[in-house]
Amino acid sequence: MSLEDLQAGRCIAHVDLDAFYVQVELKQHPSLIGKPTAVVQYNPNGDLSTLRPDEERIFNRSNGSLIAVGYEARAKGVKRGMRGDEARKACPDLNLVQVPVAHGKADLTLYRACGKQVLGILARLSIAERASIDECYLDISEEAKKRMAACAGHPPLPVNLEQVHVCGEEGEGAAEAWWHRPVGVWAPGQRLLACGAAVVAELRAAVSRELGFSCSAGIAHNKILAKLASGMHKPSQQTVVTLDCVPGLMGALPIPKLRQLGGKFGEEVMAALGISTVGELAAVPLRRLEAVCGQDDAMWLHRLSRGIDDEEVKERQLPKSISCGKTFRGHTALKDFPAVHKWLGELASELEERISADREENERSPGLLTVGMWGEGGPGTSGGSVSRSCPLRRPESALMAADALKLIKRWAAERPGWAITSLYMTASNFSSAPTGASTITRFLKPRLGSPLPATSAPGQQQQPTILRSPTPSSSGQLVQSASRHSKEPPGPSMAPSAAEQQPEELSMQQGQQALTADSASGVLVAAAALQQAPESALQADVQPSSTASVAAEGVVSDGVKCSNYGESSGRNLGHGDGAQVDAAAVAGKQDQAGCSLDAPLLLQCTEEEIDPEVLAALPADIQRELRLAQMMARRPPPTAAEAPRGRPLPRAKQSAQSAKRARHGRPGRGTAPITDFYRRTPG
DNA sequence: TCACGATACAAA
DNA sequence: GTTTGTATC
Ligand SMILES: Nc1ccn([C@H]2C[C@H](O)[C@@H](COP(=O)(O)OP(=O)(O)OP(=O)(O)O)O2)c(=O)n1
Ligand SMILES: [Mg+2]
Repeated sequence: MSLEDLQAGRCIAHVDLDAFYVQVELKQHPSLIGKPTAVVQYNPNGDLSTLRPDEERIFNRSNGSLIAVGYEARAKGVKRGMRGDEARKACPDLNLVQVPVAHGKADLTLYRACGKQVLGILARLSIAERASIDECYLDISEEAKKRMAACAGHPPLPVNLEQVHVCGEEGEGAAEAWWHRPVGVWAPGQRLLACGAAVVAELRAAVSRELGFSCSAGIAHNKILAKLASGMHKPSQQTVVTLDCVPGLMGALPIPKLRQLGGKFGEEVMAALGISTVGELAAVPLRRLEAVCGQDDAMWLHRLSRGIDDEEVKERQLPKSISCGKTFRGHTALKDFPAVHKWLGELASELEERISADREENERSPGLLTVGMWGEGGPGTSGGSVSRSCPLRRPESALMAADALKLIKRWAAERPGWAITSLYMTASNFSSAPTGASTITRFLKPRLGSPLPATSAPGQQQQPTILRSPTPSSSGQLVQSASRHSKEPPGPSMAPSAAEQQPEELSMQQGQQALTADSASGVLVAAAALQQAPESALQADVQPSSTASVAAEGVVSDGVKCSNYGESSGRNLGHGDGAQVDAAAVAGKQDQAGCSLDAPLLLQCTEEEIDPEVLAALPADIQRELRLAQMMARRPPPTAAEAPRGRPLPRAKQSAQSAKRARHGRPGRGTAPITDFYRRTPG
């Protein structure tokens, strides 16, 4: 692939709905169409009464925070994040629609559903990556190339041309004139983007016609520029950013305007280099960038400052996790267990509803439950955040809430005067939850509940769970990697990870009391899991030693006893900041492995769960696969590797890694000669 | 190179 | 304020 291909070979679109929640609410409340409107979220605190999506929710005197602002209100200076009172000062006739409320918290179901409808249309011609509830990226290179091949050098005019802009060609009729340029002056990349713009104009028209939503879009050769472009003309417009307009566009652009540079990393880079614009960044020699941040980040910045970005559009329309949370600020902070349990119950029941609906729609189910919180200790104790994960076998609210309460109790136990300021629960690690009758899962004892009746879900191919692991899923929604969680059978999943990574306040969990409790509960739950007992791991409690002793007699999997499960449970043995691997912990891990810890997903179906007669009756290759899988499950864990730590440098959280994976070229190759990059065109 | 859990950061 | 994705160690 040539350099031209890398920099100008793709056509990427970023599509962003205009004032999305407001548009959704205008559909619900047509009387507000054309009027200044915003969507507010107020914290109902103790009030559990609901506000349904289909009822009237106009509360013009609300003092809640604005989370979406319509364009009429923006024109009056109303901004996101304002409170109702402040917003009315700027716009006295502002209409406010309250977000639906269920389980005593904001309920975003309506917006998720609308976002999904939009994505369904936008993904008709290409792969699509859901970037947020109202944004996506499309890689329309192939569709654009088709049209380019058919256009005889003259890219087709987009529909709704008055909504179309070309960066650097400002003014009335400028876009049309650009399209009508003579054949000879078009660069190939420009034709590609022009054809892509015609595609995007049609997609936007379809969204408008079929759903009544307006959106804006950017069309460029990569994600970063497409995202930048989509924000250039709003609402209900689209903008093409060609390669040649990059210097003029980005030279004076503030660094924080670029995706991934809007936070601490961007701040640190600007401070370290004493710069503030992308043009200044492009003038910094690569060596100096490397001295200021890591080599990968330096290269990523170097290329980005020239408008180069190879990150691919991922094919993924579904969220990878489902989470819900709630904050309890100031005097509403939770200070007793009944209150905590009540809210965990509310969160868990919302989670259950959403997991259930997601399973019906998408034929998948989550394998990992994470519960977390932010809190403040009493006087003399520390606060901070804590989270713990465990296998999620049966997503039932009572179980999940009970699981979650264990974390809170442990955390609170040594913090007299504790107060919780936020709680959240997340379900993740999805895998397919087949509904058909023709899969191998018929032969297994039920784990996730009884199979659903066979129904088809358009666009989401399914594979029998047990056969899935070597095959990539069609659009990245299902886990492809080895295991959905490592605690299989589930252990005391609230146990600490490597103690040296934990804040001081968690260190008690290394102590004898926690160890004993963990050990007992690990056995307890291991036994329960093999019998499909309802517990999930977080339920392992510190109290019922009698129950534990019942199980202690010998939970065996593959002939390996799991009774010391708790001794290593939750420790991070793989690597880390010089974590010491002690022999006992390794032994414990191997025991867990014997219980199929670290097993690829397909191995979660251990022989214990398959009727031996049925196993014998299975096709030979399936039998082989199962046995191979179990063998791999017994691999010992890797030993810890010391990783020397350098001095702290600014670190990008994401993008440099993406760039690395995309295998871009080396410094100097493919980048324009340099310090005067932004002088090619006056900025 | 991977896997994993807990955490941090960035964004809508 | 309520989410979601992706990074590090
Ligand atoms: N901090 C934020 C930002 C956004 N949103 C929600 C409400 C928005 O309507 C939706 C989309 O976010 P955008 O940033 O795309 O903003 P809008 O779509 O509202 O406006 P724009 O027309 O600028 O895209 O996500 C939110 O809940 N909290
Ligand atoms: Mg938007």
